[in-house]
Amino acid sequence: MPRAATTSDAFNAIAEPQRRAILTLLKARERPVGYLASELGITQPGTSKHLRVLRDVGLVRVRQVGQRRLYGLEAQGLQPIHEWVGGFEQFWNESFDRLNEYVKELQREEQSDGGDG
Amino acid sequence: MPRAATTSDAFNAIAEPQRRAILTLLKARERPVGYLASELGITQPGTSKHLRVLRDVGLVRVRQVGQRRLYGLEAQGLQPIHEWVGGFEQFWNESFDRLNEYVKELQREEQSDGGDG
DNA sequence: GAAGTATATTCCCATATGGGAATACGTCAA
DNA sequence: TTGACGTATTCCCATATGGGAATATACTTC
Repeated sequence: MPRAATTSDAFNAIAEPQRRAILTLLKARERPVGYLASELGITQPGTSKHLRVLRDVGLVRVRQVGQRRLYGLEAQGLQPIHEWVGGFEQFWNESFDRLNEYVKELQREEQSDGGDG
Repeated sequence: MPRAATTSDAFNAIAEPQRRAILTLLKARERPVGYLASELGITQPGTSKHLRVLRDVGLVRVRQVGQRRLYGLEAQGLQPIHEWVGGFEQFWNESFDRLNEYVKELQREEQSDGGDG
C-alpha cells in the first residue's frame, strides 16, 4: 500500500512545503495562480496541481475574476490539526503535573533496571 | 520527483494516521512495541517501521528495559507544527479586524466584476 | 472567428511508500 | 549453549507522488 493520497486530508496536504508556502502567501490576500507560481519559483502547472490538492481538502477556495482565478485561504480545515497538535502542548511545556508523575515513573523503572554502565 | 520522505520532517511523519495514533497512545506513558501493535491492530513489524519514522524525526525516544524497548513521547518536535498552524488561527476565527478588511476588499473587486448572472 | 493571455489537465518518470511475509538481532531463562 | 520471547530489518509490490513538457480549456479583445 502506498502512502495515503495527499488529498485524503489536511494533514497530508500540508506535508508538502510548497503547499504550506502557498497557504502562507494567501494570508495576505487572494492571489492568482501566476503570482503564486512566480513567488514559489515553480511552474504554473506545478502550482495549479498544488492548488488542486489544497482545494480538494478544502484549504483554499477559488473565484473567477475575468480570465484569472483568485485563490483564497479557507483556514477552517487547519483547525483540526491545530487541535490535535495542541493536545500535546502539555508535553513540550515542562513544569506540568502529569509530566512530573511521568518522570517519577520513569525513574522508578530505571531503578529496577540497574543504573550507570 | 516522489513525495518527500516521511522522515524528512514532523509534518510528513504525522501525515500517517497510524503514527498519529501511536503518539496519542504514548501520551499516557511509555509503551513497548507489542502493546502498540495490538492497540493499533497492525503487525509488529509494521509498528516497528512506524516507530522508526517517528524516531528519525525525533517525535519519540526509546529505552531498553530488559528485552523490551519502551517508546516514549518526545513532543517538542510538534511545537513547530503547532506554531505554523497557529499562525492561521485568526483566519478561522471570524470577527477579526484583518478579516473584515479582507472581506471588504473582496466586495470591492466583486463590484468591478459585474454581478449576478 | 482568430489571436492572446491565464489556468487546468494529461502524459511521463524516478522514487518513497505501507503493509505482508520472512528473517535477523538482542535479551533473558535454564 | 539452547530455547523462547520481543523487536528490527529486509524483501516484495501496487500505488501515489511532484516536477517537467505538452496540450486542452476558459476568458477577453479584436
